[in-house]
Amino acid sequence: MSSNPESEPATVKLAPKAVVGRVCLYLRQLELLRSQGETTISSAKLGAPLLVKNAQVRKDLAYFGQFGHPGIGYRIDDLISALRHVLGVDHEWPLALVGFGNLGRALLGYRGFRSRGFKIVAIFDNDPAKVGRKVDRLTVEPLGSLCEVVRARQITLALLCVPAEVAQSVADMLVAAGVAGILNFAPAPLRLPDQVSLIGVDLGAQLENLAYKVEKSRDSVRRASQASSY
Amino acid sequence: MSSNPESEPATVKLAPKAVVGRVCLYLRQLELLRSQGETTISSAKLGAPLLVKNAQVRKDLAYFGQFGHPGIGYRIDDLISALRHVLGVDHEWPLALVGFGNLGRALLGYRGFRSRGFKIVAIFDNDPAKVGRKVDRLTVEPLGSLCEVVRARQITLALLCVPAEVAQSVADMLVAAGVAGILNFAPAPLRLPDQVSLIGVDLGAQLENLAYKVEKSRDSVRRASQASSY
DNA sequence: TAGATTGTTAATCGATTAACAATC
DNA sequence: TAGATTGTTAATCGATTAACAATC
Repeated sequence: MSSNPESEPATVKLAPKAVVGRVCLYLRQLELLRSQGETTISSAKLGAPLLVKNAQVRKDLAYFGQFGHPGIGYRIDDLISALRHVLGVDHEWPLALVGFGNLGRALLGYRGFRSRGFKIVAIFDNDPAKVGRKVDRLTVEPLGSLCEVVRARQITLALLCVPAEVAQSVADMLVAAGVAGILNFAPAPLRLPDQVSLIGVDLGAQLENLAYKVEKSRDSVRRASQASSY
Repeated sequence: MSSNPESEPATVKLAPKAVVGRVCLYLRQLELLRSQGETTISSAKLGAPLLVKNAQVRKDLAYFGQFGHPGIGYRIDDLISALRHVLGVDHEWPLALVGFGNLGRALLGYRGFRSRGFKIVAIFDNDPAKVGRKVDRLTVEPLGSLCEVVRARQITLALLCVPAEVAQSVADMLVAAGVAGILNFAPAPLRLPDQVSLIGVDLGAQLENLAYKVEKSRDSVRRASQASSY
């Protein structure tokens, strides 16, 4: 029985997805600025290269606390530390890579993960031709070992890059093994229990989005030239 | 000089990004339903597996026209054709793959692209060890040939998977060559002219988003158990 | 002090949801 | 006809922007 005075949900109010997405970008930009020797930055200058307005930068940051100094701006070192903590990237995350096809191999070599504390510590695949192969100090293991290995290595996050047809069943195995979050690259909608976090990365859908934008901007050019030929 | 009566912008009103994103998902779901032998579907049943409410499905579709039949629902065949046209995936799109590292190789083999009419027709890389290699009926070409090849093969879209440091300069080359859209996998914010469409896919940022969700849901569990132990 | 810049409030804008007459 | 379901309107909800007192 909960002792909450009102029937308040147990979930902490998550910052809106859009805010978190932008904060990731700010963090990257701040690291770039620091590498260039800057020590402080204003909301306007931080947002400009990302096409984000100064008021929005301040509001996004204010969501998580007071980090700025009126008249000065933000101290870059302090803000980086604070945002890393907020995003949960101030410590290492052990990852499982599930599905060792082309995409899996690419993710294994992706530098953007390592630099954020994400470390692949296990690779799984069911193809007998792949199981047992050694890559990067790791050995490809069969899905049968998934549950055991995930627990032993305290893996909390998984990169799911298996074919769409088996995505749901493999995701169910990951959930049963106790992972806390899944980054799904398979173009299939997954159903997971509420306590497991899920983000889908659908590359085909991204490309469709791009095609739509291009198609539309062509339409507008067409329309504009018609209009001007009256 | 424009003949527009008022100083209306020439750009056609784009459907909100969120709408287009969902429509891509509807299309995929519809194709799945068709493959299962269904012929009509209601907004409620179409949205359910995607966790989208019936009213939202109808509103999203209504953005592009009237496709439904009161009392019946939507005819799947007709709706698929209509949405393909709307999204611009009712014809083939020739693509350039720029940067042939791990990620580039994975994208080359990605089946989700081909099935949507996206066809990689050129591969570029500046590494002398890669230039000249033959893969999948294509030859890896140097960036120096980019402009010429893009024009000759009428390439409109590019997959940019080069290192972040050179992403902007390679993007500038693509723009100069006349591509209409870029799907950027490099973790760097790009500046492009307005008439070129851009979508960024930042895998590191996605994983950060996931880490944040996990971190937050842990907090809420922690808080809930504290609350219940009073 | 004067200039710069914050955090926050109020105003605007846009997106989602509920409700319902119209239709098959 | 009765039941199902649409497209659309009005109500709600949430996110962005502008403005400004407070602060260095």
